Amino acid sequence: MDPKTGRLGKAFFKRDAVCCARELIGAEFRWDGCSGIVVETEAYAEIGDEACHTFFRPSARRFVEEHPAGTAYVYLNYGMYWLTNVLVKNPLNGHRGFVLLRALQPVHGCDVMRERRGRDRLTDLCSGPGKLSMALGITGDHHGINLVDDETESRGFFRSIPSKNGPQRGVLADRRIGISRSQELAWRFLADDNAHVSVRFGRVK
DNA sequence: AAGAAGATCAAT
DNA sequence: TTGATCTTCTTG
Repeated sequence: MDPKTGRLGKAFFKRDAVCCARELIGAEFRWDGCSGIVVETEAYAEIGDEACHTFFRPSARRFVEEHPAGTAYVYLNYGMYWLTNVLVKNPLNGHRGFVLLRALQPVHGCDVMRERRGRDRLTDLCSGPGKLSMALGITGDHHGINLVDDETESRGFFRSIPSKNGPQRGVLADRRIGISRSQELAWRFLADDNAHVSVRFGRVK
């Protein structure tokens, strides 16, 4: 983290997906003129996780191979919605994977996001991975973009929010949403009692 | 060439 | 609960 700007650098994503996913809760994600507090994420691991794209998509394995930690992995789901991930790579133990951004509590650019979403209520803007990408205007055009550049004009990046109460608390772990394999892994992370999450804790089918 | 599955969402 | 919608990958 850059102490001056609070921006999370490449080092943050040179760790295991579960750590990154858990610790992103409470950080701010900025994209163009919009931003929000990350309130829900999921971790996916290249190895030992059958729900990860690397398990059944050669193209995903190639992506992991060819890009550095902190790169955006954006793909179209169900033919309709773009989902936004961050590539993580731990050079120490060889672990690689993704963090799926699932929900934000909107902070900046709410009116732009309302327009893009066609919804008024704040809780309808970014309360799901497809909604979040739509609200921010993230599409397949941004697949492969770097989210940890130090350049000031970079389009998207994370900022840690200084908390006077010490490390982030109230982060719950739950099973991931919408997957059919490796369902037993509790790799979804969400802010406790936050109105902007996609699915409440414990409501997973 | 054709089929199936899929990290979703909104309307019914 | 269902329909919309399309890319990637597998099979024939």
